[in-house]
Amino acid sequence: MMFSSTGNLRTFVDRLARHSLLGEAEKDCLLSLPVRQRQIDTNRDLVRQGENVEYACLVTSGFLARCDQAPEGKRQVVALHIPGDMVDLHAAVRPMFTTGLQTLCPTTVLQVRHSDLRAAAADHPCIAEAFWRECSAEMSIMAQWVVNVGRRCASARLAHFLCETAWRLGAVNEGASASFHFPLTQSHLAEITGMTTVHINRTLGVLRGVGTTVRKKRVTITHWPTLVAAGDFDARYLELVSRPDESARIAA
Amino acid sequence: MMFSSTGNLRTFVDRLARHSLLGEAEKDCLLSLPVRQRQIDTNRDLVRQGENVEYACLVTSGFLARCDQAPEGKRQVVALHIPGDMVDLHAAVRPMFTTGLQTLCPTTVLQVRHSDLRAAAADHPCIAEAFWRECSAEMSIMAQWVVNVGRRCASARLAHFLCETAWRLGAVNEGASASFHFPLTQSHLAEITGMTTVHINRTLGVLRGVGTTVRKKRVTITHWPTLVAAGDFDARYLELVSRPDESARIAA
DNA sequence: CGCTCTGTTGATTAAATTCAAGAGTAGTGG
DNA sequence: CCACTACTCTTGAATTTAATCAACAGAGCG
Repeated sequence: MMFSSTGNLRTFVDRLARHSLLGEAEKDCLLSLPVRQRQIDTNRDLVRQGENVEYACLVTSGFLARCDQAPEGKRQVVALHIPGDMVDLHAAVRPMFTTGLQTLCPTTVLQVRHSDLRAAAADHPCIAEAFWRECSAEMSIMAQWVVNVGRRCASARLAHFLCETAWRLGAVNEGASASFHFPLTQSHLAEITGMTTVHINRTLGVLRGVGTTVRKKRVTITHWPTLVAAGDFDARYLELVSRPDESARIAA
Repeated sequence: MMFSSTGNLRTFVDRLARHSLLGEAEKDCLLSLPVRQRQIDTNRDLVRQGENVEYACLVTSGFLARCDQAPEGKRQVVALHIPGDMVDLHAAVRPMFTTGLQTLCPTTVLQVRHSDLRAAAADHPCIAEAFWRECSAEMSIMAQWVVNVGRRCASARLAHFLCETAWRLGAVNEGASASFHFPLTQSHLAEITGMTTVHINRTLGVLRGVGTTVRKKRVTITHWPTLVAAGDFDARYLELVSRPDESARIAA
């Protein structure tokens, strides 16, 4: 399958525009990049660990996990990518020895060549800055994962992850409750939180006691503040928007 | 104390030049940025958690930890910054709600204003790309920290961290041994690896058995391959240099 | 209908934390 | 120079947490 311009990077451009000031020229530049659509089944490697990748991909639907092989066949997920994420954007400037990318459910993506993204960044300073900002945002999340896995007990760990995911998916209803489609297995949750499948199962029982269930490919959080407290969750690290005058500088 | 141009960002420019092709104009641009030198004592906050920062800082000597407060007064270090690192560079495009920065020993830094760095990036595409690449490299390290803290047992965790640090400091002698000045306490190691101080102490005993000691502000690794095996360490994630033609593209 | 994957539960074991106390070390001021 | 203090390091014992082992139930799919 070849790359073509028929694809639609609109959601990506909109996302960038939410935190960075892009002019029409910049938006057009990005929208005109050739893309290639791919549909991938559950539990398939989109990228294998150590491979050199030549494209980033916008998740259109589904979930992708950035995985790393640890000793004795253990795996650790270091990032979860949800629809709207431009995965491996950071690899455009650092394509070697990537971590693996695996689908956690049937997933569709739009692949964009790294060379095209770098060219766009080179031609438009505010695109470069927007990409840099995306990278910075991804790093914030990863820093929280280190805290999560390093310092929190099982129930807090799982609660924090569920809060983060609910928030990123925009599934929180006025701070009162949340519910979203989430087709990950308990094994996936284990690989994400650095626990065993068995312990995830028991911990889910604990969370059920505070009104949060993960069943039938769906997360249901009946009492959002309770889960936030259980997970020691503070959404500020997910905020992408800086003071307006800050992002205005470069565009002016 | 005011910002002045007397400082020296030479080491930073050299570092960028090692992975990105910068022309003389770009180098001059960076070297002419006003800087402010600061010396800070041990265990002081250079930045408090949640603060908005307005400058990045080049570590000239000493060590800085990026800390995050977890529940019950526990702290987790999410990144260790060594001499040569430009800390909070990523925050130039995302200055809000930063994690804290703390000195782990007497440390000197050169502060550079974020606004100046952003302007440099806006004026010179290859500076923008170099900054973006730095951000991407920092993220690679953080991803490994997630794996480390999430999946490895105590001794492997500590071994991996020591390997990483030795490697980053350039302290590994032909793959045979390593030794470097390292004034962190066992509490610091605990905050880094997500363990307790007591357990760090016991685990250091284990590593002593394979020829690695952390004593008197110095790490001594007598058998590098042994520690690498113990820590499941693969230095490739630290590599910054891509294929030459890759980095050449944008400069051409 | 039978296979495989996922979820569930109990019993056991291992790993790391917690609690507690004491020894070593460096810095401070008399 | 020494005593005092605060911090760091060390060790043991008890406890907690999570992993491991094992078996089975349920769901989904061909």
